[in-house]
Amino acid sequence: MIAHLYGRDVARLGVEGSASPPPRPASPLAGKKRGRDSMEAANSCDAHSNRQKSGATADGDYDESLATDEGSCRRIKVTRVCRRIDPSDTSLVVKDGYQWRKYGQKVTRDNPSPRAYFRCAFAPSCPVKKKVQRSAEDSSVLVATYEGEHNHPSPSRVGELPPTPPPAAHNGSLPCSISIKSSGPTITLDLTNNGGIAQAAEAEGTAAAPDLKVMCREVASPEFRSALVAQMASELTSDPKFTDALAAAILRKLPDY
DNA sequence: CGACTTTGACCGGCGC
DNA sequence: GCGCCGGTCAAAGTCG
Repeated sequence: MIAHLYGRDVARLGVEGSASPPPRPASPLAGKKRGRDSMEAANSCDAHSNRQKSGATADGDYDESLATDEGSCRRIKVTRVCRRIDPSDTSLVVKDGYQWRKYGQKVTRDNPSPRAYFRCAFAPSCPVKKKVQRSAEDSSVLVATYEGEHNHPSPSRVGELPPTPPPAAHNGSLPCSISIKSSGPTITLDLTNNGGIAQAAEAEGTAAAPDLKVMCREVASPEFRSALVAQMASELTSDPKFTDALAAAILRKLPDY
């Protein structure tokens, strides 16, 4: 609503010179995208990175580089989250506690299923965008890509969600990704593969070829480690098998009564 | 009646 | 220079 009206109003201002208010701009230059530039500096970069990515990821794998362009776009945080859903569920909805407004849907070349585009509807100025698309490999997996960071708290801090900034980390049956930003590049660990074996998934800011040195430096950073520990602790403690095993181990160490 | 979703058209960038 | 493609806009439609 809010973001929607914002864009519409800007467009109106942009065509104020036109003689009549046609349902569609009479001339293509009437400027649908007028006024988008200001809020869109980041997006054009997304398009670039996405195109680069699409060329390389026809299989829709998660570990492909999500690099944004060097320079002006490097500070945009990109987080990818996978959720397993009911294959019969056609709604491209990933619940993460935030309110999203859908502003577009598109069928992309590398994936027959449509991609939905969402903006954060909770705060008009929130720059976060979300793209949701089914995995090309497994239609029961939704891949949500978050771009940017919320500049407001989560509207619903209750219940199922992880409270930490990358929205939606482990709500689905695929326990998911962790994303940390420190001074620019983002590294995401995708924990979805092989039962939790961490895998360096993406290194932002390193174009098509991930820079392993940068990745290693990020992984070694204290903030990354603490977040990783928190994430893993959360994952492990929520696993009944783990808690059982932990309880058994503790009991073994206790003296018998 | 307002809020939200759908959907066709448009734009800009990139590759050839 | 042209065409392709992803991303976005905004009118129309739908829902509560």
